Order: sequence, then structure tokens, then C-alpha cells
Amino acid sequence: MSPDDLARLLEGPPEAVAPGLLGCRLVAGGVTVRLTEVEAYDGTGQDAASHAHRGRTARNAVMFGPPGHAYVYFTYGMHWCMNVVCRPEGVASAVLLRAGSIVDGIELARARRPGSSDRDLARGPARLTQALGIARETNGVNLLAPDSPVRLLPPAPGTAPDPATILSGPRVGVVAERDRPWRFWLAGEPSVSAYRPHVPRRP
DNA sequence: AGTAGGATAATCT
DNA sequence: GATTATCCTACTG
Repeated sequence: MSPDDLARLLEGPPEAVAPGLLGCRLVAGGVTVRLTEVEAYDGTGQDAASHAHRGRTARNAVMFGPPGHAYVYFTYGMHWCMNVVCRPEGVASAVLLRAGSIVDGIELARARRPGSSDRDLARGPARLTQALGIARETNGVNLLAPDSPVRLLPPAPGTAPDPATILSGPRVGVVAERDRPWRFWLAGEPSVSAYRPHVPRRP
């Protein structure tokens, strides 16, 4: 996959983009991960689990912008999660980056997540952003620009996943659209996070 | 191994 | 005022 192929892929719908991102590299803060788990989210009126389902707001505005940009949001009072925006400008959708394996800069990743095992460094969406030092300031950056502080790159030569190893199932922690199998992951990868159904907090 | 509860604040109703 | 695309710790078996 060339960088141009990646840019073309991102013009497509999220359920096609998501499996195509598996094996791609995310580079930020001196750390590189190989993506092993992602989730697709569609746009307004198309996907009740999507932040964009009820239309544009200040938070989700980036989802309506051009593809290849980062949509980073804050949740649970302490965690940052990162998406790659897809579909052409004006139509919202995105792919949540749920997990990856560290392929470079593991010392920096360990320093950002003291106490974590190497396997858990980027195993989960908020762990991934923490290991790479991604937070609010990454929201809206163009991941395809060569001078960007956060970059999305095609798989390194020889590391593209075998399509037979790509599995899919329901999304994690989502109450709406329970049955839509838009979570994609690489079979056998230890960095893939565990499936947890959504559990509402009780007072 | 598995589950239950708490942390903690932006965002939306 | 309720909810949340989560993670960590502690407890049970």
C-alpha cells in the first residue's frame, strides 16, 4: 500500500476504511505503533453509536472535515481517544483506533505508562493515546502531511496483514447499535483488547 | 480468571 | 443533571 493508496482508502465509508487501517503505522511522540484493532463509526442519522449521529457540534466538528485528519475526544473525565476521519469533506464518519503493538520507541512508551506490561502499553484506545502522548492538541491535525507531529503511514514493507487474519465483531462499550459488527482486529495479536459489553454506572 | 466499583470532567439534554 | 467509543484496583473463587 502506497501513501496515495492510503489517502484514497480514507475517502471511503468507515466499515471499508477500518479493516484497511489494520497493519498501518501511527507515529507520534517518538513512538510508532502497528494498528491491531479499530472500530468504524458512521455519520449523522446513519449510526446511533456515532458522536456525529445527531449532527454537528463543537466537539465532533472534525468528523465533518476532510479525511485523514485526527478526531481526538476526552471521555470519562480522564481519557483521550483518537479517530481517523474518513469519507469526503462534509460527510461525517471516522475510525476509532483501539489498539496497537509498539514497533519503535518502546522506552518512551514505557515512560508514559509506568507499571504497564509491554503488551498492555497500547492495548485499548485510551492506553494507545497515552503511550504516544496524544491529547487535545492533536485534534484536527492532518495525519497524512509529512510535517505533521502525528502521522499515519501504510504498513512497513512485509508487515501488511494476511486478510484471512482480519476478524470482526460488535463494538466495545457501546450501548446503541449493539449488533453492528464494526470492530475489526487481527487474530492472534496479543495487543488486541478484550471485548466488554456496555455496562451503565449505577448511583 | 473474572467481576465489581471508583475515579473524574467535558459534553449534551 | 445524566451520560460517557475507559482504565485501574481490589476482591472472590
